[in-house]
Amino acid sequence: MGFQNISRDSTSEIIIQQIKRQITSGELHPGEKLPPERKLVELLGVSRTCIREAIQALAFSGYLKVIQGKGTFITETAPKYNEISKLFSKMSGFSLASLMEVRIMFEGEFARLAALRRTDNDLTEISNCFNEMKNAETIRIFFIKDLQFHLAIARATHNEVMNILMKIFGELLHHETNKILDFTSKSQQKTITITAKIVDAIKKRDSEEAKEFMIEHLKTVKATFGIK
Amino acid sequence: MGFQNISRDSTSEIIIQQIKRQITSGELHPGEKLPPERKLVELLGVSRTCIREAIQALAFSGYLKVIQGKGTFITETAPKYNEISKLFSKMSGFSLASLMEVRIMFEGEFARLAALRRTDNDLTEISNCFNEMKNAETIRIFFIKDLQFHLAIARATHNEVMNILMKIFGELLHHETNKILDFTSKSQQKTITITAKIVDAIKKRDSEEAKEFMIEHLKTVKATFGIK
DNA sequence: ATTATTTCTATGGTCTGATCATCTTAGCTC
DNA sequence: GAGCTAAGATGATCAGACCATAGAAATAAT
Repeated sequence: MGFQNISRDSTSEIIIQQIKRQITSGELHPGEKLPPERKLVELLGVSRTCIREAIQALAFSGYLKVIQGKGTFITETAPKYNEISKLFSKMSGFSLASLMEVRIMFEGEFARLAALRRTDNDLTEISNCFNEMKNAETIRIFFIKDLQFHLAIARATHNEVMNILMKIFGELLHHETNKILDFTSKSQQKTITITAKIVDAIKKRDSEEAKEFMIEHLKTVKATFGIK
Repeated sequence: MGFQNISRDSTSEIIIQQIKRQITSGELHPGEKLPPERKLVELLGVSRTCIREAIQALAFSGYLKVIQGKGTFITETAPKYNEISKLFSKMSGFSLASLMEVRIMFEGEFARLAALRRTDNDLTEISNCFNEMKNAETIRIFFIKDLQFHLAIARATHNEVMNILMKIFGELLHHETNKILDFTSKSQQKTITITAKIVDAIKKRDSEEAKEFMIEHLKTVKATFGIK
């Protein structure tokens, strides 16, 4: 009663947070030199060991660049991709409802852009995926083909960021999808019907219709997950 | 002639790569315990200092979880980080045009949802950020406050995935924004004017207006980047 | 004998001080 | 002034000590 779990961060963790905060608040700006390690010892009142551990961690994540003999500097560039993928992987622990909400939001837009920008080649790939979906012999294969279908649409936007986002969300949602083994053949038929409409809209280059059907489709998927 | 720049990686960097490789190859699997630090000293023939620096870096990046008194463990999500990280690094760098297109798509929707779901507390935070923006003394601070404003809006959606996505895009766009030092006070004034409209719309809970102004705002930003 | 307490051991966390490696700068030589 | 040299600054590595925490083993209490 009334007691809380006391989990003190380690000294290096505190230093990491402190430096990160100073970077994001603008106290330390890109290109600027950090005080030398021995100076930080005085300033922070901790051992060089902890300071070095913090600096190494931030350097590995791309916030700092350390040069022997010169010093440690705030990087000009954004943090390396491993820092960003760390953020992404946090998403794997998030609620399915949040993930699906975001997915509906962006895939509707993907479908719209795909309808506007698709080449003939894109259309062929999308159609092929759809056909393989229809002919899938097991639920598992059906889901895989469905994912490939969505990836093909993302490619057809010709926006590299959207392409990657779709891959990542596919990855994140894949194992969730696999849990649904009571996916009925009725649901499967429904998915095929609406997917056909999406393909058709993209073919006709009717962007609004493509978006509309995609959103309708994903809302069905969401319902299948049992999300209100 | 014929000589190449010899840039030896630091010892901790080598250890980092070695552990990462073992995770990727499956020699070390999620949940498994790493040998204790003192044991690694023997195994690798280096000092504990370097080993600890490597472990701290990997822990900060989310590959390892360190528990005092128990040991160091591979996180369950470590392999997934690697996958996503690889996806990113395949891209030589996203084009600004792609990033901005996705950002406009996202943030319009974020603003819409924020208007619908914001609590009074959210509104306070958003307004505070806006005020700090207005009072910013340098361009750099202005951009930082602007970013914090957008993060506050993402928080107000109460969707954890959107929250993270905004953080990611903030990181990705941060250094681009920093390049624009010829940001005129006229542009700054324009940003403030339209941001005020966004705050107002969120306050009134007018979701469509919030979205509309946000998109208008971001299109201005896009233009500032010199993207057609 | 079972349970509660204490002690020990394993393991990560922190500190100190020394020495090495690399880069920059000041000073010296010509 | 150009080029070389020595000194200083700064990060890299090492060795060894001691602290803090978690879990296991040993011991004491019932």
